[in-house]
Amino acid sequence: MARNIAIKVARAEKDMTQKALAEAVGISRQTMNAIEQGEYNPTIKLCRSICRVLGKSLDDLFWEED
Amino acid sequence: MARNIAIKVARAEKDMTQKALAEAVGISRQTMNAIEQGEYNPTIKLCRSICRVLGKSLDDLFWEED
DNA sequence: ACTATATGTCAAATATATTTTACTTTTTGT
DNA sequence: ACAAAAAGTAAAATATATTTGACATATAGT
Repeated sequence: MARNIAIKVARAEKDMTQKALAEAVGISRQTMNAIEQGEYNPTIKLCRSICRVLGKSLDDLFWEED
Repeated sequence: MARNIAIKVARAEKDMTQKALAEAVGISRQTMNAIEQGEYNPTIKLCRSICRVLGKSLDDLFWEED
């Protein structure tokens, strides 16, 4: 899986730390980090949560070509 | 979770059965059915797979308000 | 250089998505 | 009405997402 740079950017736009975003969506900091690193695939429910907090769409943050 | 009517419609547009869609994305028929019934949340990877087969976006098939 | 905060990473434990098998109910076609 | 295919549902087993705790590295401020 590819690193998720879109989340990192959206997080920067909101001036949020990984920890802050993790807390806002109710997951651990390590999981948030792993998602950005592209180490495993979150559930759609979690993806929606992240989108809502960051004000982005699923396609913005989680689409991948191929 | 709400029933996913969008998948059902997109599937109808492609004239695909739950079984056919399940096979196309490499999951069991029961899992596909459960996803449409909204019984649990698939992983984003699986969502992307379903989107590709049905020619729809993540926002088309998996976004939910609130 | 020093301290604090943010990020990256790993291993073991836990929660939950997914499979498998099996059975029931709906729908569709003849 | 009948048969066949499609869809719905459930329980037990398996795969994998996620947590927890702990430690290492990087980055920013003084």
